[in-house]
Amino acid sequence: MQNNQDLMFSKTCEYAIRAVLFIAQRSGNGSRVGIKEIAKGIDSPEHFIAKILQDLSRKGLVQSQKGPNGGFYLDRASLNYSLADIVRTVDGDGVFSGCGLGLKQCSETKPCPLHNEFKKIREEIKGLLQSAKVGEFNKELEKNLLFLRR
Amino acid sequence: MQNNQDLMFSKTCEYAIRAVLFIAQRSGNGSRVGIKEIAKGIDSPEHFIAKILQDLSRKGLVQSQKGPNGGFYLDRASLNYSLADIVRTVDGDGVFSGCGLGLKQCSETKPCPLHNEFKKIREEIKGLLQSAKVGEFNKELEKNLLFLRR
DNA sequence: TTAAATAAAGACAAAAAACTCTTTTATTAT
DNA sequence: ATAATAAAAGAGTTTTTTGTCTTTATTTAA
Repeated sequence: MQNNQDLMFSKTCEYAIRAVLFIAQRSGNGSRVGIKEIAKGIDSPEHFIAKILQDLSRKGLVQSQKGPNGGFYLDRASLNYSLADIVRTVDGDGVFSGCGLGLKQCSETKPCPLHNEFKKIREEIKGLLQSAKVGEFNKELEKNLLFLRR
Repeated sequence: MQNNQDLMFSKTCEYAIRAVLFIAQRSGNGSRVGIKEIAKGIDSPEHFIAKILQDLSRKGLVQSQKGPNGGFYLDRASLNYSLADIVRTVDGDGVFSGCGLGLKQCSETKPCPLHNEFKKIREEIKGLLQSAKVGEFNKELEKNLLFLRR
């Protein structure tokens, strides 16, 4: 018996972040990236990431276009979204506001044993993700200084 | 579509931590706490937390005794375990060492876009959990300054 | 030495998350 | 108009996590 808890995000959310960063780097000035290329590029199940992107597309975090030469891309607004926006969309805001021990009523007045310590950490995570903009990793990804495949 | 990702730990692990802290506070000098009392005390499903404690017991993180006046308790060694030990036992060490974007091969030489930021945060979490000993919350729990129920 | 109390074990069941397959709809180029 | 290309949608399946129920084994006290 041993759970397999990742750090922080659901698998879905990890794929979402990686996919969006991939699209940010590979699309631009009119060109788009197809779902197959994305799936390969971030090493994720094709139909699964397709679902995720459909959802992000409905919510305006990415743009898409059907038909020949279609695919996914990011408009000006989307490039300005932060990773925190993606996380919130996919996983909700548990990462930013949840109690570390899962207590619904955990608060300043009824703190769990880890309340204050986790508050600090949560704020760091939030700050980090809010300041990380979708478009800011392009150059390093291009130079192979950063990676999106496992 | 929206996942329901908690911060950091699996539910199982949250229950485990709460249960152990509860036992730490309620047992001692020969007295033990029964599974029913624990389940009520931390507001968790009785049979589920029973399973979890069986596992922790096999691994020596808690002690138990069958029969009348039996129940769970902590010996000297167990009181000295840290919350990090519980987390590692239940969830593995993904929280301490995993990549934030789920990349198996993420490392110093092949970093994901969040590698360095997350490394810092992971280390904080690790430090915090390693320095938090199982027995150190007793007084505050007793005074109702801390809570284990949702 | 028996009955009661308790944890341990085993076998399910339900819910959520992760993943797949097939069909439909929109777009473009010919 | 038509065929080709791509995303969108829908309807699954599988795996993992969470939770339940029943039976067994152990201990104690009367």
